[in-house]
Amino acid sequence: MSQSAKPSRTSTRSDAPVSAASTKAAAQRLKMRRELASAAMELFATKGYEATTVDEIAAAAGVARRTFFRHFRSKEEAIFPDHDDTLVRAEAVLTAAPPHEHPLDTVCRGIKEVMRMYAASPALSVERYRLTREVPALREREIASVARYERLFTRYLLGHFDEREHAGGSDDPLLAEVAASAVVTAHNHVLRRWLRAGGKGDVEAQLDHAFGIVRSAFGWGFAAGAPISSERPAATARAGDDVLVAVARTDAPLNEVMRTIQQALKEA
Amino acid sequence: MSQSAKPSRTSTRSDAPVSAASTKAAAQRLKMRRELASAAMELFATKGYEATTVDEIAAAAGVARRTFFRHFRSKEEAIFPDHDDTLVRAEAVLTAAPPHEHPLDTVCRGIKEVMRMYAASPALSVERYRLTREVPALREREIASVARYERLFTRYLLGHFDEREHAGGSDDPLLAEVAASAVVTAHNHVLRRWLRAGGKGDVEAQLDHAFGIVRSAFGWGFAAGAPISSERPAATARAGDDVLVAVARTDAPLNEVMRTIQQALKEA
DNA sequence: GATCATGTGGCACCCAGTGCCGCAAATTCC
DNA sequence: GGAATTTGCGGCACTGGGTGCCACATGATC
Repeated sequence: MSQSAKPSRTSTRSDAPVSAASTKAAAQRLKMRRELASAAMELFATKGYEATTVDEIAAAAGVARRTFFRHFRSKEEAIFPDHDDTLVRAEAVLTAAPPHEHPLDTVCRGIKEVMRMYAASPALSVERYRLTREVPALREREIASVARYERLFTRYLLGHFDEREHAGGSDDPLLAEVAASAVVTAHNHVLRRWLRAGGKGDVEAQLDHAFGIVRSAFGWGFAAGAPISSERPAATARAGDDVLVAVARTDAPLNEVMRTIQQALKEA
Repeated sequence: MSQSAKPSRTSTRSDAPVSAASTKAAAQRLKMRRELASAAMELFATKGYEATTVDEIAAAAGVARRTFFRHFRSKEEAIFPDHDDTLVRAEAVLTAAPPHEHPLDTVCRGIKEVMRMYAASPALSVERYRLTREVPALREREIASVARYERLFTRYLLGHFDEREHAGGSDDPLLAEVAASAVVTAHNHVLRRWLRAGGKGDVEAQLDHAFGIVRSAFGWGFAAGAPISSERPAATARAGDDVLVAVARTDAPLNEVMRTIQQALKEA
């Protein structure tokens, strides 16, 4: 009716994550959230995702249907309860990055937070993976979640390119987006392979290896240096254990190209 | 029609796309689909996506609510009515690719089908872009659509890598996925920039330019050659107009590295 | 002890999406 | 040409996700 007096009752899911994080109430809230997520996964695993209603989840957790939706924005969120927090943590990694670190390495560390989130509970992740493969809605949901990380990384790279090798070219936004997508794709690939294998093995090591592959197929072995220019017409970088990559302007003096390569080989 | 028994009343959205494609009935069906999509966009644009009910769309098109769902699987599909067809066309591009074409170039031509789909009606695409930016559900929907193209391309690349430069290394699946993602990301970037600019300008040219950028930042200038190995420890490729990229094993004889680079420079 | 905030249960409600039935027009078969 | 069959549509009824609102209980605050 009249919105005259009371904003008192208006806030749904107000500012739970912020402030007063260590209150007893917040702990209760977290516990309830875990309870619900656990009950949901249990039911999804046994009778399928679509065949499980929110009523049943709530009942299994001993609460009312309405309470479920106070803790999860949707039924889907109950199966991916950690993406929001992980996104925040990934962002924290970016903002706390040491100033000398290459942005692409920072981003790699950022996505590692996601990997760790999955690796923290392999059995759960594997079961969830099984569900996402056969329920289109969940698949799309996960794709959307991953896209959020990718956007975060793209923004970060875009804001940290100019300070370094890139001269702020008009193609920077494109490169930032492609680079972010490459990192995220490598992560997804390793993650899915690990999940298909049942969650066994050292994912983080596999992830680092994949980053190495991408780094060598991609061009950012040249990361630490300045751009190729008339003043610095040649540069080299390692791309894996056995391969050296050299980049040079075609008008570079040949002896300088040689010198650069020899220098790099000597350090090998 | 082989099956003697009758599933007569059971098929919803049965096999519309297949067979009998040029029937008068199929034309009617297509017309109705366009009618509904048009009515939907009209309403979405004027009163917003979420504020528009399927009832209203159907009423605006002069049909019943139930009919809407006979033509679209969901309310969201009415705003992206062409993705299904475009996916089929993109797949057709892949399967009809000339055998000598590099798979990555094929994939670039494949995603161009998507770009053309948007470019075919700029005003509509721009308006739809405006909606997708402010309605989360539509944004996720579009992301999911794009992911379908990416999966298609990944599969294609994976199946066409071994025949060429790659020796079927265990990292091929990763590289295929990253490459597909790079192409798709470049497409998305150019598309969004074009949409933000109001749909003015030659998108296809911009897309080709972006492919060039990705191609040079990425490594597939080495595409035409064989892999770096003990037998062929050094290789070069052009990366843009002024830059030459050389790759060599660290145990490569230095004179051979030199010879390879000199050869490439001579051809420049 | 009164006050206020917060979490919860319990409704009523909206709307997307589905199954089913009946009907009418179109198509096919005899 | 007329009967049988198919096909598309209207019109239900129903399920289930998600929201708004109110009442109530608990717990913290002054």
